[in-house]
Amino acid sequence: MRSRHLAKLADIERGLAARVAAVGAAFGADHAPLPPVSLGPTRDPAHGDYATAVALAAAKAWKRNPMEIAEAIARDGAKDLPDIERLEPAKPGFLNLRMSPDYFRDIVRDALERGDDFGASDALADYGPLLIEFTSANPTGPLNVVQGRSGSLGSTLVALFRRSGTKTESETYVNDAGNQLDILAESLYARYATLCGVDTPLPEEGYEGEFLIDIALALKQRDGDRWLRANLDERVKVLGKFARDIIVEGQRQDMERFGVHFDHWTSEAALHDAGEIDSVLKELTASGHAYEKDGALFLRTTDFNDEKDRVLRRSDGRPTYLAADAAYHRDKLRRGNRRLINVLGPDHHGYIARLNALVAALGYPGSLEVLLAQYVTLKRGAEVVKMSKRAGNFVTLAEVMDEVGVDAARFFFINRAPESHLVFDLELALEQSTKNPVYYVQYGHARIASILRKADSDQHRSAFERAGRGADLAGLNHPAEFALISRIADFERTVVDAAKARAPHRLAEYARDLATGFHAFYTDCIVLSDNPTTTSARLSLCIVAKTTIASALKLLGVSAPDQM
RNA sequence: GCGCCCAUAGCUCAGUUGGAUAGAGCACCCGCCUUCUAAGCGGGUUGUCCCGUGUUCGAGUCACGGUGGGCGCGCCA
Repeated sequence: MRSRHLAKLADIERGLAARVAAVGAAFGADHAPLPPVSLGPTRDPAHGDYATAVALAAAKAWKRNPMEIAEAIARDGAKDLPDIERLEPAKPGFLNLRMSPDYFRDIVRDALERGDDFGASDALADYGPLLIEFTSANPTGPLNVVQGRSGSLGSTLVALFRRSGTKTESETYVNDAGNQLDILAESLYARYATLCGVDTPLPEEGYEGEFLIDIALALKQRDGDRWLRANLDERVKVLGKFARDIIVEGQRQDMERFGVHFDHWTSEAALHDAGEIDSVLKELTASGHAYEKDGALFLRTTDFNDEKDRVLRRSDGRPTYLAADAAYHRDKLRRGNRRLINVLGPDHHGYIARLNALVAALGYPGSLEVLLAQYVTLKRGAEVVKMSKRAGNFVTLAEVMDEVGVDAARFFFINRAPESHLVFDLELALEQSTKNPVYYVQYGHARIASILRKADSDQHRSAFERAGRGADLAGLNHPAEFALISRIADFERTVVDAAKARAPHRLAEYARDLATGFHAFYTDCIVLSDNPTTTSARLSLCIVAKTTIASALKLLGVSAPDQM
């Protein structure tokens, strides 16, 4: 199950590999290793459609002139190599391939036949089951922009793996245990008590965000002023849970609106309640990876390349965050996931070594991979927006969605490599919204939709109907048509490569490139004309271009409108 | 002090794991709408790829040493 032309390319690679072997033997270099032949797209169309540097690689191993090798490989030209129009050596030792028109036409046929499935493959089917955890948050306020970034990153990664055949699930972890939740409860209490007429200052390190006032109002409405008289323990417990539930629900709604859906929401508190923490600490002690010292329980992470051992249970008996993570990661692995990917915030990179050591100690070495979603600097024009969650003056993901829209926000976040810092200028995103790259891609889709609407008329209906079957693909001859097809052909490879490299931004780049191909085709080639064969052929191309743009946008979590 | 990330055009950023004259968008200049959406297309201008050394046929990419910026180094999460 993959694009037909990729199978053809693999055949060509095998054919070329045989020639490489023959040339190697002729050069008396058959004892030296044969370099693998891998065809890649050319940067410059003047070089052809695909190229390989195999002769350059062979030159190294064989100690021969690379150009001499390339010429020997290309001596018989395209003989016995299907779909190739021209095979020629070039400058330092490249082999350039020019594909035949039928090769491109067949890509359109393949895409027509596969419909929405075009670009899907089982290339990474052996990779799973895979669980990707991202945007795990403290339930202490609305989601911020970094969480938006990790949300778009994680969800697109999930989509890319699924499209590549990997069994993949998405998950987020709610840090609803520990003292930040206690601080949240007491912050809520201060707001609540003040509303009830008893002026109460926020606690030290309390959360100043206005969202807590709304929650306090809801609490007062439900329970009146009874919590003014409750004892501290019960108050913290009940108010903490009250705030937690509302905030988590708000985060869930933000994520859904942002096009991010989690298959699992795992609660840290639930792991505590189920006794999972005690259980995992026992397991780690029994396996010899944890030991007592100074009244505390340590995990011997230094056995697995950490710089020092880490505390699991404090000397006062309370478990650390790492202990909860031990229970949590054991749970994720016991569910049958062979690989785990965690997308963490940028301030957590000091935690990576310890997490890797942890899963190794649990008996699953190498099963975890941690990705970092880097910082987002928010700007309004030249001014940098300073943000602090405690101070409550941060810009939320919801506000960004309100301001620039879901599509623009998602595209903007995904448009850059995860590990590079991102500057998000809200003013620019607003002022230049019509020049935002996301509109450029969507506009391409809308233009095609418009053509297809017009094609469904008395004048063109028969051509439209033939186009759906790919009846007139021989009518494709224009360079702009082949250039567009060539980009469509790259879809599956781009998806697989982006998943392998954990680089969803490549898909955004691809979508822009694909749209460029269409816009150029649109300018050069009139689709609906009085020539029924050309009309039908170009409509076929429009249909697959539209499907491909829509598929790419869907993977990015961006809508593909039929009208703009 | 130790560790991780980053440094590419005026700005924001790509650069597909070492390949052909280093690319895109924005900005700026010049052209293109009597036929399917001009939110578009074509052309032009812009580089000490932070610096240095090394590895080799070949380095923005790899190694080592620096410089500058961000972050982390807790019995916090």
